[in-house]
Amino acid sequence: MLSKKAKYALRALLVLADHAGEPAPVPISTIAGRERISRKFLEAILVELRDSGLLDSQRGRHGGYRLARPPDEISFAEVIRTIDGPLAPIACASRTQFRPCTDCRDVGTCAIRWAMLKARDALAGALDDCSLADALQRKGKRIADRGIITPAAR
Amino acid sequence: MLSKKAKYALRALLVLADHAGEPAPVPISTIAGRERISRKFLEAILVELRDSGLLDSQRGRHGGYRLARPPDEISFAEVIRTIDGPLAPIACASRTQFRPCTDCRDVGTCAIRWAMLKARDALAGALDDCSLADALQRKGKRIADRGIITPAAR
DNA sequence: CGAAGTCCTAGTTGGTCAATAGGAATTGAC
DNA sequence: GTCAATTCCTATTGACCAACTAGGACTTCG
Repeated sequence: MLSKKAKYALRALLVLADHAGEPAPVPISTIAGRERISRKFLEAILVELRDSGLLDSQRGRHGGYRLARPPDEISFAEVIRTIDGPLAPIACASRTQFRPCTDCRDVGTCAIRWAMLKARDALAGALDDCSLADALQRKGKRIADRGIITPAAR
Repeated sequence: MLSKKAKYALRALLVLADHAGEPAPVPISTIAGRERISRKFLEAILVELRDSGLLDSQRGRHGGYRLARPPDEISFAEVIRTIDGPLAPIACASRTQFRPCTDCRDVGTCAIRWAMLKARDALAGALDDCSLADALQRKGKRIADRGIITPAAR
């Protein structure tokens, strides 16, 4: 599950990606206003993104935030990982933050872990392949929707 | 994230898959004992699985549970969906339980939704393709581990 | 009838999410 | 040097939910 926090983070980063290359940093209130996010809450999120090296900040008057790297070098996967933690559905299937699960007999042969590794790799593959620049390019374009799956269709 | 509940459900179903085809149903206490799961908690889980049509139950003496379908016709995706809900990271990207998000300007062109649809499809693809029978076959076999990703490697 | 089982309704407890509050520190403009 | 705009820091709150726990009603077979 994507938390609201991570979603706000992505929205904020997309705004910043829109301003990438400009000399002046973007203040929190601008982002909060444009994306209708609580200013104080957004503040905490941006600090987290800065601490993890995704953003640079500038204090004082005319201060604000800017991307620390160009938009095509920041993936959705990285953003979600820094805010929500590992992408893997379960800690023992994470490749970035592996931790064995206590209730499992043998980590090396556990069938559930095997399936979750498959899931993690699929998910990470999709999200690693998706940068802020990609998303920006899509802005305004209609999603080629393959439709929903109705209960009847199953 | 996979909840403990869903993990227990998978473990329990694998035990039942192991007994598939046998005439006698398997009682909760057998599963709870073998998988070291709290009996009462497991009870609630099995009822949920039964209500969703994955299990059949038999009451009274010599009662218990059995799979409602053969193990190769029950996917990990289906189990996780019934216990934890939609696989999509966000409701507006679910194909089985679509719900538009309130804070999004245009559901048809939202960049975040676009990325989350990609993520959902990747995840669902992996988990739909993974049945109880598949997992059972893997039992005891070592996972071909592609290793963890260290911070240094990024 | 009684033992072995499922079924049903309610708690409880601890933790996490999503904010909110209040102010300290920094910077540029005048 | 002061003021206003900004980031930075710490703490707290309320709601919700995951993960159990408790107690007993009901059903079936020997």
